[in-house]
Amino acid sequence: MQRVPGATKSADKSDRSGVARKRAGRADERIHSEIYAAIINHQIRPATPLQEDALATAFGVSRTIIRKVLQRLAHEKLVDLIPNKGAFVARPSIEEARQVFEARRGVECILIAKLAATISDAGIGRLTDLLDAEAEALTRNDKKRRLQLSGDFHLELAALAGNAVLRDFVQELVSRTSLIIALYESPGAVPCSQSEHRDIIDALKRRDAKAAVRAMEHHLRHIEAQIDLADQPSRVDFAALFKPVA
Amino acid sequence: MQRVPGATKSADKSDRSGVARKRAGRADERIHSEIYAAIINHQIRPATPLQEDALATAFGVSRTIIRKVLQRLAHEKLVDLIPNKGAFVARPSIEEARQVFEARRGVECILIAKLAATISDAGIGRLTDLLDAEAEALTRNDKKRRLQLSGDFHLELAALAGNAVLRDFVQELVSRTSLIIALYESPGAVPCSQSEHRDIIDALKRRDAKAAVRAMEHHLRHIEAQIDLADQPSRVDFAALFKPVA
DNA sequence: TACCTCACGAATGTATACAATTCATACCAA
DNA sequence: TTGGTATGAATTGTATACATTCGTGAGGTA
Repeated sequence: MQRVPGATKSADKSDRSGVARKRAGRADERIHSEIYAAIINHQIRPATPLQEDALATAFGVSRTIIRKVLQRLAHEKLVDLIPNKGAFVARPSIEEARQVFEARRGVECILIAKLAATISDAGIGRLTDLLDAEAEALTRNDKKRRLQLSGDFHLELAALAGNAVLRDFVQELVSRTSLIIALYESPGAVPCSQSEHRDIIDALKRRDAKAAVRAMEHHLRHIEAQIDLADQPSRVDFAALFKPVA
Repeated sequence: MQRVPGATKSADKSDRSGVARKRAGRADERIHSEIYAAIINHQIRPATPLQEDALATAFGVSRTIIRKVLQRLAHEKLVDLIPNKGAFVARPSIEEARQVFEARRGVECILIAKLAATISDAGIGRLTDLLDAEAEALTRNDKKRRLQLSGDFHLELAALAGNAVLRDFVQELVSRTSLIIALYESPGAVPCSQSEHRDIIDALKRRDAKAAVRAMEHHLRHIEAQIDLADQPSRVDFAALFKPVA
């Protein structure tokens, strides 16, 4: 069984004695964002076991810290914590995926409606910058970066709306979506919709709330449609299990 | 300084040797719900320090468990975790309170719209039961129970909508609202709106989505209006501090 | 071969020991 | 008094030791 991926940290603590050693505290913060990023960027697949000891030695801390990080990731629904079994990268079910998308449609449409009424030109500029970066990643065919920037676009939308509560919700939903894509993305999926992000910005520029909501709704439904709606294939290879008696 | 409230558990572990000793596991679950309930029910005021050692001995477990519980409560925004200082019952700011209410209006209106289209008669029955219980608590003038049931009503609405993601969001928002009420409730607040819950149910009965959303929006705005919008009063008694030179 | 049992290894769950930080108090000096 | 510093208790942060659980596989029996 694949144990735990990379995290190629030098495990000995001696390298913390560097000149500007940052002070030991907050190490959990750093470890959390590293694992978080690794999950979001599909560097660790769903259902991968996250073993405490392995992570502890990899990051040069004790299991105490790792457990804290895993608990947080579990609360963020990126990790499943199974009692006495361990932590695993979450494997959202089809039903859960549907609910996440439904929630996104609801919450992000609220946000976009508010934004259409309140967004500043500076805000639109920020969104446009992200769109440009996305376009550039598209020409370079940099899939990882596109996924990243696509998420950032929605995050920035949520941040601009000026409601930290809803922004946090969107952050959770976007990261969970990333897991869903890792699990269910159909092989021949059309690269999603850079033009749809542009449609959203255009509607915001015109301060056209109705159109903005329509564009967002369409965009999210499009993403959802790209997902394989069928039940996930059982990963048991029955053919191999029940070999015909030769 | 008030240390830590009640939790009048016998602190020695010997009482776990009872006949049917339930098996030690999951103690954190129980402790979490006890503290959670104590915060929601206003048995512990905002800003109250939650000392690890005191809680540990009170509940007869080690600080390890308590820390886990506190981290979870912090993630649920009911507790502030200040590094090297400790855990305190959260004291949401006015701005945060506004954002929580805005989020509630958004999320719960989505849910009620969905419910109007999908709710079963059994679902309406569940809501009616809660309403009756609320009415009964009203006649008994049982304020604590009314607050509890009022929250349960919104929780049940969210649960009936069949989206676990949105239900969890509402659960978080409702519990945060409870903290906000503890902090900012104006003294002469009109007991909120049992009739408004009835209006919502009535609209659902008629499967009238528009009316249901209107009723919910009105209800939530009404609750928010009961809150003291002004900045929280400084708790420093200047009059007492600067006594006129007699 | 099929099946049951038991024991061992590996990983998680919990408690405790130790380190680091903060706050308050006391003490001293200007 | 006012300010600064140092000392010490109290509390949180982290690591480690110990307990418990679960899966696996060897070994035995029918």
